[in-house]
Amino acid sequence: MPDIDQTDLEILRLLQHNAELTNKEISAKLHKSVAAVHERVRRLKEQGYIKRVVAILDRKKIDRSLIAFSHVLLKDHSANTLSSFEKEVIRFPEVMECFQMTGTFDFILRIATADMDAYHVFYRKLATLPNITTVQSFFVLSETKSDTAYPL
Amino acid sequence: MPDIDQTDLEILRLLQHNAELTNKEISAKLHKSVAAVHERVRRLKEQGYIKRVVAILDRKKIDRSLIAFSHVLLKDHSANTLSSFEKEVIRFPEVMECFQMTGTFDFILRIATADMDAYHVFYRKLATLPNITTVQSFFVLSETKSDTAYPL
DNA sequence: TCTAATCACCGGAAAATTTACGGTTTATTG
DNA sequence: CAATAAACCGTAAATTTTCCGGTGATTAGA
Repeated sequence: MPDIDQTDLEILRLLQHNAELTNKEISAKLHKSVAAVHERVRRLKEQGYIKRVVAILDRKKIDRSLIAFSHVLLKDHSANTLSSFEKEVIRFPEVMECFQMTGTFDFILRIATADMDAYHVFYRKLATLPNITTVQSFFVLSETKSDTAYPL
Repeated sequence: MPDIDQTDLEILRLLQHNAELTNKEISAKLHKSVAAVHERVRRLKEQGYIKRVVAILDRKKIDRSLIAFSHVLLKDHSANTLSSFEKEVIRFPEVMECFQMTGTFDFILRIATADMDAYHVFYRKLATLPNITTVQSFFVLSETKSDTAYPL
């Protein structure tokens, strides 16, 4: 597995925070030519280090003021129960993320809705899924830090 | 307030999933001119609907195989205790996100590390912060869904 | 050691995209 | 219903991306 060097890491660092940087701007920071940077970025995408490039929206401006974490406990842990829960839960548009977890509950969901009413609607939809024992909901009071970039 | 129409929503929808789309590609999908799309995207950025454009990395390829959620309970909830905890916790590179929460604990942290050893190192650093009562750690077994895009 | 192969790099040119601009249509408003 | 503003369009200029041939450094094998 051909590894990546310090220059690649620096490119990833930059693009994680601002993918609108031009190759010219990057090349200036790294003291390399535009062509060299271009080839490296191309490779980092091709090899899958960069999965995709996305726009991050201001969620309050698009009416997603409420974020909740929901802890879900299932009745049992048969392959069937687990996979059918997963298949159903990813269909809910309110579910931004879903992780199967170790510990005292089975899944953590991150839910984004307009407000508590909308969360309530979601909650009742979720609770109708089969094999769910409990759903515990926790609500975000304030966002202290929210980062998509890994330190490198 | 919503000086944003259906066309703008469609643009946001597209760019949330792939911000590498050219204005030409977008204009083809929306049956508008390149110039019209360009002006709308410019406005959506200027007005803050699009906060930023970032590269999403494959965390396993950059050695962040372990994701944990840590629930933190503080000793008290004085303004001082809260704000000094927040100020300290955002400095840890392992902390990708930090939310103050309602409920039986005060903060949820999302932690990304290479492995359990690295999490342990983080845990011991975190535990030395003043005014922390308990830290409960939950580990991700598998990622069922992970999305940065809000449905619009 | 020498030679061949590979790799990252470079500058420059071609292709494509972004950005700026003037003018037209469409929508809003007094 | 005229005046004004807003959204749109095509074109052209500026900039960026992408392609290409060639150079020097590094490595592997003869």
